[in-house]
Amino acid sequence: MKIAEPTVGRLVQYHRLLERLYMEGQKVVSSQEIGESLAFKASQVRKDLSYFGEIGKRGVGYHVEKLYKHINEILSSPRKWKLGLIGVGHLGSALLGYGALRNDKVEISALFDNDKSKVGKVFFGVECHHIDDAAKIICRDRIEVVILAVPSSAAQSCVDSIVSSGCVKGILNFSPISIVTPADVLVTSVDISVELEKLLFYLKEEEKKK
Amino acid sequence: MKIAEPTVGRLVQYHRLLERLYMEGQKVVSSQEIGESLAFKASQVRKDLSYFGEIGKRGVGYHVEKLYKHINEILSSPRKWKLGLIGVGHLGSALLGYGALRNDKVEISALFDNDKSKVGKVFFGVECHHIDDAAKIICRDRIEVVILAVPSSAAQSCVDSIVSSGCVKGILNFSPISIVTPADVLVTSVDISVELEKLLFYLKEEEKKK
DNA sequence: GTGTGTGAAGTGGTTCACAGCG
DNA sequence: CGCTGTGAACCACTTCACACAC
Repeated sequence: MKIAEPTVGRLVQYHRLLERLYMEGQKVVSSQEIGESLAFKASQVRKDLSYFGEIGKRGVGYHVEKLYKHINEILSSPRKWKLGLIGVGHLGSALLGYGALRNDKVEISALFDNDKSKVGKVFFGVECHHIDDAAKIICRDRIEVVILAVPSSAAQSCVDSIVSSGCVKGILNFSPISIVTPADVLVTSVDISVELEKLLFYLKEEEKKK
Repeated sequence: MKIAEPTVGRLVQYHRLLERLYMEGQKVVSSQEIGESLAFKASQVRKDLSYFGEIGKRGVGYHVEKLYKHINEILSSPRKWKLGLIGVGHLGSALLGYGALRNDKVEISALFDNDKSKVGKVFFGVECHHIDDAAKIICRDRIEVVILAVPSSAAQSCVDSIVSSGCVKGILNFSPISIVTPADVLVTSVDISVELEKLLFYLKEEEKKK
């Protein structure tokens, strides 16, 4: 069955919450309680969880450990994904140092940058290569996922060269531009300036109301 | 009229594209062409643009300069927003150095961190204060928008203290946790690890298909 | 009684299809 | 004739409401 994107996003959040509840020793949790913690409707939580079979107990709630492990299974990876990070500037190094990538599902195997002063250096234990060698190294090291943190002017040409390697299956794009890829390469984009602009737009709208 | 969130996001992207086309000297553009550049359907582009009156010419397309200035107007701010950034770690400093905040709609006025070794120092021309002084300084400097780039364990208490100042109208949250705020404080969240997990989930699904 | 699971209804956003204007 | 503007159809996701299991 196809699981909708918003549902997957919420599953990740349930997973996080349950991990915490589990650590705290809580045994049982209701859809109501999950909803309040994460600002979702209880009915939404139940619907999301029901996609994967009857996991809760009527009149009781969900068993924290069981549900945690269940969602863990749903989100689990067949193996550790090898990641490449292109662009070791401010944002790229932030991502490197950031918790999001210190995760047992992924492993950063290589860095790439066009700045020759960075090439050959090691950042957070990972070596930086020149961007021109990206396709070659991605193939050699069996890298399947690429995080793109380069300026918009460089984004598309980076994409073209790594896609040409034929090894890349997914791209997490942080460049403020929409990139084009063959249909078999999945792309998720995080556009920070769009998010900021959206917030500012609605702030302005709020102000106009008054 | 209420403009839907996805529409606002696309407007920001139209704006960027038109700026480029305008610089390049292109005079006219069709919904078709905009759609191809940004990977949206032409009908979607036309619907989005039609919310703001008849701005295109039938049989011709949209006048680049006119449309650019029109969208500029829609997205314009009543004034420069003053921003505070909480959390001058990897991600926070990346955001500081990053282009998204070098924008004539916003101005970073203050930084906050709980690390005493950072307090009193200046980063990218902006002084860092202790987080405990945040509410006070936010009021004093009339800061209305706060960017939150702290670990999830600290997020909610930061939110509570800055919201208590009564001056904050919007929060751009980068912490991997959902925060609760009074209804009159707008929140936009960018959850990098959720985005990564979503990508990995769909990569796994793709693999299962084969 | 309590809280889940779920069909059905509702809501919001996208896409179609074509009338209408340049 | 070409491309926009737009009501209507469509689709996807959310919420409701209640039967059902504990």
